Order: sequence, then structure tokens, then C-alpha cells
Amino acid sequence: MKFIVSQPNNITIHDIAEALQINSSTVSRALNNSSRVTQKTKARVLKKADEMGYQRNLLASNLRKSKTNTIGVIVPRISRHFFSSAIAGIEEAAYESGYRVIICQSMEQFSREKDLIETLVANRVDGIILSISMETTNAKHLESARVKGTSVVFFDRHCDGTNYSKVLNDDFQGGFDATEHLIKQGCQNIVHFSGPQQLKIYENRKKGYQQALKKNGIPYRSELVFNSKLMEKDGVENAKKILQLPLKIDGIFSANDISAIAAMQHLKKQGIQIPKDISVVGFSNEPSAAVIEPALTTLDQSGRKIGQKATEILFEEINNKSVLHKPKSIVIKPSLLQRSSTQRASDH
Amino acid sequence: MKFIVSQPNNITIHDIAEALQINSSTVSRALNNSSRVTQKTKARVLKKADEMGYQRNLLASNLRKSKTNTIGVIVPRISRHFFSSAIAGIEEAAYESGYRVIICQSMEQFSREKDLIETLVANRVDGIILSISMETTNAKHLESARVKGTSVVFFDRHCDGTNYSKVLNDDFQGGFDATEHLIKQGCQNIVHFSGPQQLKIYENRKKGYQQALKKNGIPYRSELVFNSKLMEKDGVENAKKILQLPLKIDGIFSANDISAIAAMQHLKKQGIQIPKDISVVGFSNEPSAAVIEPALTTLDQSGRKIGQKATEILFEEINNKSVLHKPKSIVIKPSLLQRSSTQRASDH
DNA sequence: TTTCTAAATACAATCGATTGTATTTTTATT
DNA sequence: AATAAAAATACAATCGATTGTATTTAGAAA
Repeated sequence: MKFIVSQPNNITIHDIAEALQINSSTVSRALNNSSRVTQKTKARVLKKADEMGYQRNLLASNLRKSKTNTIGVIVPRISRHFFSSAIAGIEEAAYESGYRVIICQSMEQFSREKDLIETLVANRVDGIILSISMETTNAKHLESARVKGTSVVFFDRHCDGTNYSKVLNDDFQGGFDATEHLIKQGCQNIVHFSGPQQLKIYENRKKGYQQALKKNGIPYRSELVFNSKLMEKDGVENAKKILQLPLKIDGIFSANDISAIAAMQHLKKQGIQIPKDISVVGFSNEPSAAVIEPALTTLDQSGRKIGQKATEILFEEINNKSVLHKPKSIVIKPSLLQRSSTQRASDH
Repeated sequence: MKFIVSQPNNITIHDIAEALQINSSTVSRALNNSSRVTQKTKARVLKKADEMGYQRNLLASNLRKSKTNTIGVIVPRISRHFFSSAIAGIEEAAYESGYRVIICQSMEQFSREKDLIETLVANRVDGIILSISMETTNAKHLESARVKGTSVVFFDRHCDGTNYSKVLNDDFQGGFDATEHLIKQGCQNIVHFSGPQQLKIYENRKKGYQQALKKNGIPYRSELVFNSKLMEKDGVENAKKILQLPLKIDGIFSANDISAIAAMQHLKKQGIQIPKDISVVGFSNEPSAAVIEPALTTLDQSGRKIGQKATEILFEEINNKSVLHKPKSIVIKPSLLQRSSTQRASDH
């Protein structure tokens, strides 16, 4: 069964102008509520536009104005709690300033990230907020944005030595706090699950771990640092490695919750008691962290605040294109959420 | 410290044409690899374009072609596992067909949903894939899309009596399976956490629940159905209500995992044993469902498949604009993931 | 070499809205 | 009523790419 569809309505300002026997520039100004048009004419235009079912073509408008009032956001995966809450913060701040947000995910692939940047630039977004993929090692792929003068602000995962502003989590402090917390709970042999080393965030979390050990007089042993992509399976692998170590491990600081939780599940299956035998700290405060038993101690990154701040800075830069400000670098402290995975009985 | 920024490069095909002393139409065709241009000229154009740092302006291109090769997706929240996996499926299918995807979240607000639709239409996306907010009661706000001839496909949460294609989860079956599973585990007094009733999905899950009771000779009692928005706090509230009921409840079927998990946590705190005292089934297979103890039995909706299917149908409709096909309605069965929250000791 | 055809390129209109300038209309002033 | 000033509207160019048609060029056949 097929019907011929009624032709799509493609009313333009010219059609309205013709219907009212006035000029399309007046229609345009009326629709934009310009002071150069009488109230009376505005009313006539608005009424006719409504009658005719007019809908502005933003492609044409944006082309003419070379401004889209849109910013693009690229994150590795929207499903991660930290990223989706950062996006919420970005949307909030953008909405206040009358901007739209285009959300994109790189799926941790460099090639996709590059492609997305080019598409956003080709669509003339006014700015880009970016948290890089695990495969990204430098900022060369931002060249297309730079060439077009599109402002870019990093958040959380960033590249080093670039001339872009960034809003970062204080990963060093987070790593330090996590580790020192474990030490204060009595842990001595603490394993660290780290991520891809080209990402500053993992480097810094590790440095915090090292510093906390040092400050507390515990020697750093590189064999206790496990590098991986911190996926679920990596957590399980890491847990297996721990059980095979000659040394009796009594603490884990994982650079993310996903692998911490996977490790906990595996360890529990093997009869290890948490926190009694091994205490665990994660990073990011995923929803699951509050659900697992014992509830996972973790670092909350207030993604919302980071997203808002990144957006503010982006707008500053968009509105100050003519002058180049020294790139800003803002660091936001994560807060340690102490939960049962580190609550030794002795504390009671 | 301020510097004057180098002017943004705004090279157009006209600049390339001038540099090569040829016409811009030839440049355009060369860049689009048209057969009307010699290999030699194409090579010259490509080289020069690269040299000059040319980047196509998609606003202009799309305006002229009145085609954006972009589809918009609107979901209530990207952070929900079902939606982010549906988006993954959509992006996969779209990418294969050379389309870009714009992801938007309504945050469960009708006004935002309406606004997003209008913006997408104004930006002339080629189609929209939509899962409505909890506040949405009908499809009137899709008028702007209909007027412009923009194809729309619903998935999961849809409106009734509309002329749009939809890809749905078999919510009735899911509700039925969940409830019957509880009954088979020996539950007799089963509470159902339902969602906003204007949403078909919750209506259908409830109908499945009723049908399973009926089939198994258990009388339906409306006082055992709790309506809410199924947020975390609602789960806690519902759990409290259960504890206050005169009847001894031995099973819960929640229309989503979020509230099921919140309820479990509260019940456990009150000393209720799950599944021994009360068995619980959720819906959606959120990551936390596998993490809570006991692991939550739930219905997996294969969001990825639903997303892919919705995209396929959307493309069919985009490519067949001239004829109106009868709207399709595809139903995909969810699968019951049996986990410990319903594993009665007697089963062992 | 001339002529014809096909291939390559140039010309110009177009997509729909915006905006600086020019023109007309209205209002105020004398 | 005449004139100046202000307000409202019209005109036309423009944003950057695409595309139907016209023209030029190159190659083949006579």
C-alpha cells in the first residue's frame, strides 16, 4: 500500500514576503525582532509565517552569519558516568548562553576522534570541548580546528605541551589521597592498576601513588604497577596476577572503578575478604561503585563542575578570538569517598 | 599577555580557482571526484587545496544540496545503559551508510524534547530517531518534522496512534516472563514497580505482569502496583511501602533496574533476605545489576540491535520519501537473565 | 587540413537568510 | 504648507558550494 506524500513544505522568507507584498529583508528583520521594523509589520509577518508553517533554515542563516551557536563535545564514551555527568554540566552552561551542544563519542579510537573533529569543523561549530581517546598521543589532529580558528578546550584527558586551555582533575592529588588512605588503613603492599601511559591522567595518578608511598616510607616497586586499558577483563587479569604474586598484597589502588570492581568480584570469588585481606580504592565514582559489596571507596571527580568550567572557558575564548590569551589550566580537586571497601574492622 | 592571532584561514573553492586560474565549478567537481574533470586537473586542485589548507564548508554544501547526511537521535538520558547501547547500534548502522549522528538528551523534559526536535529540523537533519521523555504524552510536537518532511522513527518509548515507524522492545512479553519467573520460583504476593502510565512501555510491562498472574491463577490486586518515576529515591520509597503492607510480599518485579536496586539496598538494610524472603526482577540490565549482591535477575533489551534496526528503517524511509509506506512496527524480544536475586535455595 | 564529436572547462543561477546602503514614507517643526 | 529629520521599507550583494547549460578545447575521422 503506497500513497503519494504531500510535498514537504519549504516556505522561505521570500514566500512570506511575496504573500504580504513586502521585501524579504523586512521579513527577515521582523522575524529577528529588529527595531527597524514596525510592530504592526512584525505582527503581520509573524502571523503569516505561522499560517504558512514557516521554519527557519539554520543552514542558510548560519552560513550567512558564519556562526552556528553550537559547540561540539567529544568524549571517549558517553556511557561512562564521569563523561555523562561532564556532558550534563556542559549542556547546562551552554544552554544558559544560548548555545546548542553536539555530543560525539570517539569510542576510544584515534581515527574516529580525528574524523569527528574534522566534521565538527566542517560544520562550523563555534568551539569544541574534548577529552581524548586512549589511542591519542598528541594534538596534531586538532590542526584542522586551529586552521579555522575554532576554539578548543580540553577536559580531563588532555595532551601535553599544547596551546589549548584545559580543565583537569587533580589526578596527582587523587592518586596521592587514595594511596595514603590505604596506607592509613594499614596497607603496606599496595598494587596500582594504571592505564595507558601516554594519557597524562594515568601518569599523574601513578605519580600520586608513588609520592604517597615515598612520603610514608614505603619503597616503590615497579612490579606492583599493572598497566592495562582498565577494562573489565583487565580488572580480572590484574586480580589473577595479584593472587600469583609471591608478596602478600593488602591494598589496591585502581585508576578506574570498572577494573577495580571486576577485580573485587574475582577476588571475592577466590575467597579473599575485602577490606580485611585486601582494601580497594577506585577512581571516578561510577554508579556501580556504590552498589558493589563492600561499597567501593573511590574518588569523585564532580564531572558536572568540570564540564561547566570547560564551557565557561570555551565561551571566553570564542568571544575573544581577536586576542590570544595565554591558555588557561584549571585543576579541580577530586574528593575521596570513603566507603566500606577500605573500612578495616580495626576502625570500629 | 596578549598576542594578535593570525587570521583564521577561510579558503574557499573560489580562492583555489583563482590561484589555479580555473573556474570554481571545476574546483568543486574536482573535489567531488566528478568524471567531468581530468585526472590532471583533479591532481592540481587537490594539491593546491591541500597547500592552501582548504576545508569544505558543509553549511554551504548542505544548503545547496538540501541534504546533510546527518541524523539526530533524542533519548531521555545518555547515561542509561539501554540508551547508550542503542546509540552505539545507531552509530554503527549510520556510519556504514555514510551518515553522521547528532546525539541529544531530553533529560526527561517535554519542553526540551520539543526544542531539540525543532533545532534538528531547522538544521535540516535527514531524519530523527526518538525515544520520548516521561513527560511526553502525544506526538504533536513532531509537527515541525512532519511539515518539513523529516522522517522520524521511534524506538522503545513511543507514542500511541501515530503514523511513525517504531522499533520496540516486547515489553508485554518481558513483563510476563519476569512475573512468571517469579511465580515459578514460588512467589505469590508480587509487587510491581511501574512507571508513568502515559508511556506505553510501562503500560505493557504491567499488562505482562497482570497476564502472568492471571495465567497462574493469582488474583491481581491493584494495591500491589506502585507507580512512580522509577528513580533511585522511588525505589527506596517503594521498599518502605512494601514493609508497611499488611500482606507478606515475596516478590518484586520492577519496571527498571535503578529502582529495583535501590529497593534491594533498602530491604537488605532492613534485614530482608534476597531472594529467600523476597525475590526481585528488574528491567534493562544496567551494569549495576550484575554488581549488586545478590546479582539482579533482569531483562536484557539488546539496545544495540534495537538501535540498528531503527536506523535501517529510518534510512528506508529517507530513501523513499516520495511514497508513503505504511509505518512499520518491529518488536524485539528481551531475554530474561536469570541471576541470584531470584535463585531460591530450594533450586539447588 | 578541415570537420565533427566528445571531453573538459567556464558561466551563471541557485540554495535561504542576513545586512549595509539607498529610497520612500511618516512625523515633527516652523 | 514646506522642509527637515527620523522611521520604515526596499534593493542588492553576500555567505560558499553545487549544478544545469553554454562554450571551448582536444582528439578522431574524413
